[in-house]
Amino acid sequence: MTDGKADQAPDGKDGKKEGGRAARPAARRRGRPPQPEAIEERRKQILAAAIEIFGRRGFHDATMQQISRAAGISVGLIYQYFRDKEDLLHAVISEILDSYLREIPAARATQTEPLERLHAAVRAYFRVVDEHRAAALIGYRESRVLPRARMTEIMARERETTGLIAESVEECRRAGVLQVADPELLTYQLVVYVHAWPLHAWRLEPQPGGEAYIERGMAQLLRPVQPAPEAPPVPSPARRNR
Amino acid sequence: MTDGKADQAPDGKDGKKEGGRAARPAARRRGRPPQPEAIEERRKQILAAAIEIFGRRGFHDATMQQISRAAGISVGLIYQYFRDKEDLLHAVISEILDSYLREIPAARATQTEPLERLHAAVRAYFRVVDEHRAAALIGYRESRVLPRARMTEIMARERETTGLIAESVEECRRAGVLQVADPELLTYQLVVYVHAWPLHAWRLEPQPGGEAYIERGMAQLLRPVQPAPEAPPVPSPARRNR
Amino acid sequence: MTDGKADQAPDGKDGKKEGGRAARPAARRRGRPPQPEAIEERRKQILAAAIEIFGRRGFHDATMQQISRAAGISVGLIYQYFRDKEDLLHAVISEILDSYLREIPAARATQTEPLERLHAAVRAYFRVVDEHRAAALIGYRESRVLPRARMTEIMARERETTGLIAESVEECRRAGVLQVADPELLTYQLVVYVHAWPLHAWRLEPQPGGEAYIERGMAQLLRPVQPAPEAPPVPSPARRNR
Amino acid sequence: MTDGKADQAPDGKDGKKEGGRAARPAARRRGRPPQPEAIEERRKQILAAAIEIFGRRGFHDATMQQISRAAGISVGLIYQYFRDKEDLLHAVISEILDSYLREIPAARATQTEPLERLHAAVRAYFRVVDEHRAAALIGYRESRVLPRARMTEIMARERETTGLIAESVEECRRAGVLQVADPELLTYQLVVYVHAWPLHAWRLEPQPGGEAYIERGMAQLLRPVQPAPEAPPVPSPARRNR
DNA sequence: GATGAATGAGCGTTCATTCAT
DNA sequence: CATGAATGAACGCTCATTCAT
Repeated sequence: MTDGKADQAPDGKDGKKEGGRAARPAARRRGRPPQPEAIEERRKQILAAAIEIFGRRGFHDATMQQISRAAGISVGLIYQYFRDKEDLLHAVISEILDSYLREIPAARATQTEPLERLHAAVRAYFRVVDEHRAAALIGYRESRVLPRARMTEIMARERETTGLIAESVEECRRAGVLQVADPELLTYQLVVYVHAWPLHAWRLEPQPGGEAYIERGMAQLLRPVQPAPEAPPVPSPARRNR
Repeated sequence: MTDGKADQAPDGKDGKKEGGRAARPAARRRGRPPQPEAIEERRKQILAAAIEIFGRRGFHDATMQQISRAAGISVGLIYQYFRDKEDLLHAVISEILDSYLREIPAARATQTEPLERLHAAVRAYFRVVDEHRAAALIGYRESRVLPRARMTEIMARERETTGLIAESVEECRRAGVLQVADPELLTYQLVVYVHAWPLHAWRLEPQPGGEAYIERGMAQLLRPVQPAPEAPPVPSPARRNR
Repeated sequence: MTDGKADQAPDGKDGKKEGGRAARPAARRRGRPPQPEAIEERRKQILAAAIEIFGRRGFHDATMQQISRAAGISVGLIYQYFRDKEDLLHAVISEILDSYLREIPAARATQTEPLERLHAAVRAYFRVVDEHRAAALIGYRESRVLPRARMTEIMARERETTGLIAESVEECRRAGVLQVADPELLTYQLVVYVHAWPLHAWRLEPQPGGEAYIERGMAQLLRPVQPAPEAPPVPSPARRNR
Repeated sequence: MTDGKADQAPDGKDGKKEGGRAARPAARRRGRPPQPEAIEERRKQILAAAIEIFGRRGFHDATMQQISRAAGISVGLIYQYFRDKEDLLHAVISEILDSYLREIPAARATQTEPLERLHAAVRAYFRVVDEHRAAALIGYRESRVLPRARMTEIMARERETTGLIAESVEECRRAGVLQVADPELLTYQLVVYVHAWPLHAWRLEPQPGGEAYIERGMAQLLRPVQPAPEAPPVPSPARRNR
């Protein structure tokens, strides 16, 4: 006997499946499902499993075997939809980026007041990150595994996303409901705050739920820059330098 | 500075290092006495190499072979100082946490004004993160590879670090130089902003150097919470903007 | 069950191991053998195993596992000496080509008479092919697996080998002991006849041993072109040639 | 003829190709009776594709997928006509052997002079090898993949083919137009020379076309054994029919 | 102490083969 | 009859870890 394959126990479970997504046993289908929409469904199915597993173990510790199991299919089938593991990673990141670009504009559209629109945008941003939790981090965490070309493309779309937030900030500024000295930085801080959620939120004492987390953060990040009724806003700390 | 990479220099100095470990069970006796300090130096040497390599390729892509090469020793020798690769990772993270706990108090001690002390603390924090760049991220990025017990210990020390910043914030609040409604959140945002440096800074347009990055961020994060109303703590009223 | 792989017992035996080469159990060595000559020995050991296995099952059916087993070492170790399976194939072919270039000149040097020298050269050529049996075919059989650059290099050395035979033929012609209208073709036929040994010899009825095979072939290939003592074997020498 | 590689064209030869498949459009009917001849046509279609692909990439590198694509059908269908890949290989070899046994006698029948008949036989042999190029080698190259029983059967038919050449040689001997000391060996050398074409011809300097290759070789292989004295040697291939 | 050759489990990936439709 | 999505065994290769020297 050569192998020693081991062959994995069904799953490692972990209790906190969190979203309950993934692992759907997948009707053990066989034969005819090539309907053009079925193929799209398969992709989604695999993608969901990949998001789940990548998110849970990280790109490197995730095995294709685990992903296929989570998707309820065989390993080989994954390779009919994705060139290789790296391609799958790229697809996962793309999927998340697509969510941003889909959800944020939709959320903004539900509001008319500039400040409301900004709030809606950030909340939508946050919701996507929260839904994909750890997976949303993959992009940065494992960025080095992607070839430069793909990285560049991803960063471009990431900037596009950021641009949506920036737009809302700018909208507020123009409307005079926000007195920002450095709009770009404010956008940046909002983005960073959102992304910090899965990574750093444990540091906050009254362990916040996502809802509370985002509201609390926005309140503090945006409040001071709102035209304080009477008092002049930022006094400018200026000089300060080493 | 903010440099990057390089600095292979073991580090050392301080002498006082590690009081506890000094117990040094002797052990391993054979002919050669353990040479107590030589042992400590080897550790440093390996740690430095590990920080370098982990930082550059990430935990998973780093091989023990690469680390040994970077340290100028053989693979086998690493295993005389660290149980396994994971143990080495833990040691790397510990090393960084030690730096925080060493550098931040030292920096605070150089100032007397509360606000100055806070600035100094954050700058010191930032400097450590910057120096270890990518390596500083390892902790979170690869956190899942560490067993829960170690994770808990690390988080505790991380909180200790955060506590140092929180203390300075509190100091400012008590001194009335900062009107924070939510001091804990402010601390959190400072911490997150610092850690975002190696991960998200590329999003900022005028690609900032480390120096500019931290000053710009602190200005915006701290400015609004300073008691602007009557006595502008900072003279120059200047709108300060781009 | 698909395979039928059989999965090999340490060896497939076959009875007619012929040369007894290969498979040497390899002292299960560990630790210090880095003497520069020892490394060369390892290479030889692996090469021998590869020749054996490639020869027996062909490049594609040979597994690295089988080769390592035949060499009495672990798979991993092979990769310390050869980049990958293809590199190993290239090394095997190179090894055989080197043998040609080493053995043929040596054999020619043992004789002084042109015809004797030619005989010696072909016999030496044959001996190398015979020793490596099937493996000698690998080059052509699996040529497509090698990148073009390597193929070109191999063909060049192959031509060099052929050149040695051609030289001997020419020598005979100049000495008047061989009346060849088309020396190049004669060389070609000798080469082809030698290489046909492992591939086609089964077609010959009185299943010939290698010794008999080569003598019989040379006799027929060379006899007619020798200046028949009194009566020129071929009447019209001239015409007919192209 | 004899061309070089390329020929991607689905198949080529025969002309009828393509149109044949069209014949049976209707179909899809359901109750369709097996159509005995249609079945045979499918086999041919698959066989042609297999020869093409096996010839181009070799048995191991050829995938069933590629073959099905080349045949313009689905993978599954191949398995309705051939048990497995190995069975397909066997069929391909059989097909070639059948060609030998069909073409050689036909060619001999076009001539009456013994020497002419031998020439015609070898040329026909060569033509089949040339047409199937690489594929003709498969038998030997991949012989090891076939179970012993099948190998034996193939070798028997191969010998039958060789027997046809041997017969012609014998014919010549009996007719006194060839003075062969070792007729079997001469036959063998002719066979080997023919098979060397796709494998070794690159060694010949004025890279010969197939036509030149075979004539040149036969001239040298047969000339010396012809009773030079009175009878004009080689009947001159010139006329060359077909 | 130090070395680095040696090991082998485990992963990504391919592809012959099956079978529901 | 035909399809091609689905399967999963098996292979090439890597790399953490060991241990004779």
